[in-house]
Amino acid sequence: MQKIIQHSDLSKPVYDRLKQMIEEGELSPGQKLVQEKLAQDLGVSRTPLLKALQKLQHEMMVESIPRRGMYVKKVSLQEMIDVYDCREAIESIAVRLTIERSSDTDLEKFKKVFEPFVNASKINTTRYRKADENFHDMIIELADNPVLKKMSEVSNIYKRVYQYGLIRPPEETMVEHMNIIHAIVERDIPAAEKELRNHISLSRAKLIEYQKEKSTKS
Amino acid sequence: MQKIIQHSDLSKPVYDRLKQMIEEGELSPGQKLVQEKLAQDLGVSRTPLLKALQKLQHEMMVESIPRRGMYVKKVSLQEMIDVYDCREAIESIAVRLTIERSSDTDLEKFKKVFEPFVNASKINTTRYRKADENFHDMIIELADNPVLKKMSEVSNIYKRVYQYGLIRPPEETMVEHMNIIHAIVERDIPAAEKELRNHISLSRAKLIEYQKEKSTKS
DNA sequence: ATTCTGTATTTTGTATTCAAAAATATCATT
DNA sequence: AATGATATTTTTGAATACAAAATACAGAAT
Repeated sequence: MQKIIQHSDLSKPVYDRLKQMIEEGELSPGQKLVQEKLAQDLGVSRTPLLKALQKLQHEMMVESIPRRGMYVKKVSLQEMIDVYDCREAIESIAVRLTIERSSDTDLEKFKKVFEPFVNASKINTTRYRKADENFHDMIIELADNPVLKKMSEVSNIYKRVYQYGLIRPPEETMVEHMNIIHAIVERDIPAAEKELRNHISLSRAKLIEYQKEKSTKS
Repeated sequence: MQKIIQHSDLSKPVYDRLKQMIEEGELSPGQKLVQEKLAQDLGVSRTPLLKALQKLQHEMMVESIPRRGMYVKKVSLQEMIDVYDCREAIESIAVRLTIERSSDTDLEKFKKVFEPFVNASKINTTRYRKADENFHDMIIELADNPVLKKMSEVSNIYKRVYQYGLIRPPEETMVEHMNIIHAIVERDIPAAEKELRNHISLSRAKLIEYQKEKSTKS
């Protein structure tokens, strides 16, 4: 029996594809998205394309200037810092809810995420990046709060922080991740919150550092 | 000279009107939104209506079941509690940013919001509710963080908490508001954060109380 | 009377069409 | 050659058209 994938909503695969294209730089920041052309490229009409673009606009991946057009959002260093402020807020609550609401077996899953890197001599940054994303997504998911989930979708742009490369080397963040995970598994809410806030604010501090470098250089 | 309001985007006024209709109960929770009918009532075609509905969907004001239709979101007590968890996260960061980034004159504006109620013998709940909304919106606005602003739009549904009536009487929350404002004006970040967290978590606690009452009653 | 089934109607999701605005190209004038 | 006015093309935003799915309904079978 063949599994028939029904797309009751064409905008969904279009959305997924566009998101991928933006994340992978196939569509570059600032680029204008000409609707008719893009729709043709993706093999759909403008209607489902527009629906997908509106979702991306909501997630701050694209920008719309009325009567002008839609553009791939340029993410400035300042906005990246803004995202990190939000993530600290969102994820520190999320980790609390996660611990409160999850089973031991669910919490154990966190250990698995960074396992491939614990004894690795050389860490593959792409894989590590994915694990990092996965880790943060898990916290949001297990928090089991639909409003929080929606909010975190807004800061999806954070996934584009890597346009600046990894902010800090895995060797540095790995320890922090392990500390957070330890606190989660031990169900130590204050410790988990503290470690997570620390982790995020160290990255934010690094971004602020870059920002200062940039401004003094020019 | 007459002021001509240009709508370069028809979905904007449609969005505003729909939001109002939902907030004021003109469209009731769970109600199906038949597109053709609604579009006719609002005097537009389905295209701008759909755009507005999609925005409202992102803000969790309406729900979409593919191939079935759009419905006014029912907000359960649990979801209201979820919103309060998010608001505590969002607004405590927001108040920090507000203090960091605002001028004295901007901060002074907070005093004005609850001024009409300081010596009032009997507080008009509708007006107080508006002031409360206004107060929280101001914190988000002055925080001057576009990502945070977008996120707080998601929890717009919180404005519908009043479907359960005011959670706590003005006499109780008024003091808390004054404490927060005092800390803000004094630029005391830790105090402002603490007071705000306290204020929100007391309301959340009240909601949890209601939830327990409800479950024991049935 | 109640459940089942096939048909008609409604409604959604997508494509297409159309008008108006914006961008671009063309041409004249200096 | 540079500037500015005008015409042309492109593109957006809104309306409409259309196909497919969901729903409502009527009549048949139990």
